[in-house]
Amino acid sequence: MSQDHTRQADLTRERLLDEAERLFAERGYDAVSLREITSAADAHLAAVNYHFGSKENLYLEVFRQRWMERARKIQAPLQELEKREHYTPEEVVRTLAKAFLSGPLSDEDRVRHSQLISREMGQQSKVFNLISQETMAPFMEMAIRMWQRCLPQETDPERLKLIVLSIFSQVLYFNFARPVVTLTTGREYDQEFVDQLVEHITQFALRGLNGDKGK
Amino acid sequence: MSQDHTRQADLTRERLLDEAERLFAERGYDAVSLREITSAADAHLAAVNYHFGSKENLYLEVFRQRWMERARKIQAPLQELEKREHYTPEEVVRTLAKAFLSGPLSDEDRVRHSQLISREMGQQSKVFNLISQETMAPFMEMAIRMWQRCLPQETDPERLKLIVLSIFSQVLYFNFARPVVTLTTGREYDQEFVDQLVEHITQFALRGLNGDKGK
DNA sequence: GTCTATAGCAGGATAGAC
DNA sequence: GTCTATCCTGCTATAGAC
Repeated sequence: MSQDHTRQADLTRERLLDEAERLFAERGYDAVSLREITSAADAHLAAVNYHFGSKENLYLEVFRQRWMERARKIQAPLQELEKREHYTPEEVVRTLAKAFLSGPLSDEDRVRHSQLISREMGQQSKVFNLISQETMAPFMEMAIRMWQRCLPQETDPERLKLIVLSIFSQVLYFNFARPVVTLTTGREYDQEFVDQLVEHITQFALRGLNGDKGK
Repeated sequence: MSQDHTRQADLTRERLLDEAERLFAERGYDAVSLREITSAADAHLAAVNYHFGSKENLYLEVFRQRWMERARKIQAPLQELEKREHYTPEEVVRTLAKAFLSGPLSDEDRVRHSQLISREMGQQSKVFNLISQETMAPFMEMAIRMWQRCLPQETDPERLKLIVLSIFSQVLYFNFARPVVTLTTGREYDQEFVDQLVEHITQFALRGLNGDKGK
């Protein structure tokens, strides 16, 4: 009996997280009210304070329990690749681009993921500190480590860092600034276009990586 | 006498625009109250409604009278270049990167410019429609036109569009996601680092542009 | 024209009924 | 444990005093 209650409470908690995430992603923290979230989640107004203590903490939990979980899914393909004995720089770049643009997430999740993080990247905040330490920094280190292992010659780590940032900027932008991309190219985000984007970013970055071959 | 009043009113109007822009850029539309804006601008609470009619319209005017003006300044170097009889793809890319990252604006203005637009690029809004029609689309067309004129061979306009978007994503990101960049590279945004960024983006994009030479 | 004072409402949080 | 009813603060917008 008390188990049923617990289960019910857990479900409400999950629905609150889902709806909060969707609304925060679409319109940002301040534009969304608790009344909106609770009624979307079919819960009573006090539910947020009951389950999460405060609006701010609900926001933090959205990142801790939804965003970071998805970040792990995005990183998984690259971790798999790292376990292999051999891989090429091209495989690293393509795996990275693919993971963000057509990877394991649903399209909705992908957009939400980008929207949430791009709202936080502008200045240091609680969420920013959490994410950058636990997710972004390790991921960047992994990418750099992998290239250093498979690039034909020793490459300046400073340069590799800038290249990783450039790649990140592109995957973020192509996910998040879809209105601009659609307006410029006249293309919708169907499978064909996303594949083209992955290929574009891959080739673009790969040339950047190999660029100093001749020097 | 009435001229003095007019001048005084104009000054208040300008101060309101300045402070509103700063605050909107830092924290977004919904997080900023009219009380905050008017007291920062040393005006009375009713001043916003008197001068601009509503908070929303003040926001729109920030874009119309501040953001777009700066966008013109950023575009100027590229327009100058276009008037010349000859220029190289490298000059186009470097001028573009420089205009955004170390161009005619002050550093503060540059950050504000990126923060304001990145808050609007996620979804279609009044501001987005204004900006994309009046500023972004013409600028993109100019860049593509210039490359098509100076690149050694005819290049697929579809590909050029993606390249412009990739360059935009990087200049936006390196201006706007400074916390991430600083955390990753350990570098502050001093003159030396900004010059390095311009060079990085230039080389990166140039290789992307020339990439299909051999094909 | 300028600004004070306030209307009218929506926000987050919580006390206390069930 | 759950949720209603309510508190109080802070919001935008405006009427009307000067």
